Amino acid sequence: MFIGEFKHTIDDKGRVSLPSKFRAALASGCVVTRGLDRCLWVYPKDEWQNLAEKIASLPITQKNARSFSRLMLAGATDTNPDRVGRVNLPAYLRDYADLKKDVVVVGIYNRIEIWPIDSWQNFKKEMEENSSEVAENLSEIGF
Amino acid sequence: MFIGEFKHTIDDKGRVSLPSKFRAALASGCVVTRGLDRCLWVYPKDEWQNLAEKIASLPITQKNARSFSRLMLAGATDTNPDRVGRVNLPAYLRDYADLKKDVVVVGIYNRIEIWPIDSWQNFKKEMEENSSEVAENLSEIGF
DNA sequence: TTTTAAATGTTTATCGGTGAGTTTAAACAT
DNA sequence: ATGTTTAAACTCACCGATAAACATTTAAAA
Repeated sequence: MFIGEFKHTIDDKGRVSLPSKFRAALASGCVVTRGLDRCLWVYPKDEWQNLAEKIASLPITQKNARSFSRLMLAGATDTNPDRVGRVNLPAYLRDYADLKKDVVVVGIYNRIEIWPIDSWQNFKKEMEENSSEVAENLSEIGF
Repeated sequence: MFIGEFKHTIDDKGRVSLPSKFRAALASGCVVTRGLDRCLWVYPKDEWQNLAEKIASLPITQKNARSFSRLMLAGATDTNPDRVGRVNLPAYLRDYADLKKDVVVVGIYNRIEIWPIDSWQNFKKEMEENSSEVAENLSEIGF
């Protein structure tokens, strides 16, 4: 599905064009929301549905669950790309991820992530340096 | 169902207009009640029914259960949005959540929350800072 | 060099939110 | 029981924001 790393820009109306390779999968609608690690996540409609239901079924009596629901669900906005493949990013989402003009759009199989270019560089650098340890930890959660 | 974050205002008659995307689901009636974390919760009639039954079935012998029932059920008021999508918020509910003029209306899938704008900002800030830990903890409850 | 596609910029029109005004109903007092 | 006052609910209309449509420029491919 979505793979790769692309440099894009946000225009002064808050629109970002998504890679043309990704557009077919988003044509029938997509949902943008706050992601973890201060980036935005973009899901195709059907993928989103699964995730949203999973989140919504968390117990409202747990504080963590409420917080997470608010992060992901209250942060979500469903939109349709315009006919040249751009999606609108509401101000509150741009604020959350600190997105200015230059951004990086990356494909992570079933979701797309949008990062500010500089924090993406930092993230990559850090990850490359620690990749071995990161990988070791994965075995603990059954990879 | 309900997702997104919207800035709205309460007029001098104590009415708040709900986002137009939400209206269809509330047209046949809704229930407003005290929510956890000092905000108001708005449920569509049928969703409310599920919740109310669940609460009502709690053991009356448990003090916490009685308190929670009183918070949620005694505070509830069912109303119908007017034809431009506004609902009346009784004074005691506005007091509970400390709602003045500027509020934020958020969609959390099967419920709607109404927050004072400033406490929503605070909540978000705190949550964004701790999002990783919050997310890690969710795995403990099977997410 | 020509043609096509993608990216960027601009305009326009529709929709949604808010405020104000009007009517209806309810409560109280005469 | 009737009249008066108050408050709640509904309707209308304006203004602003947002997003869809259009147009132009740039880049890439044939």
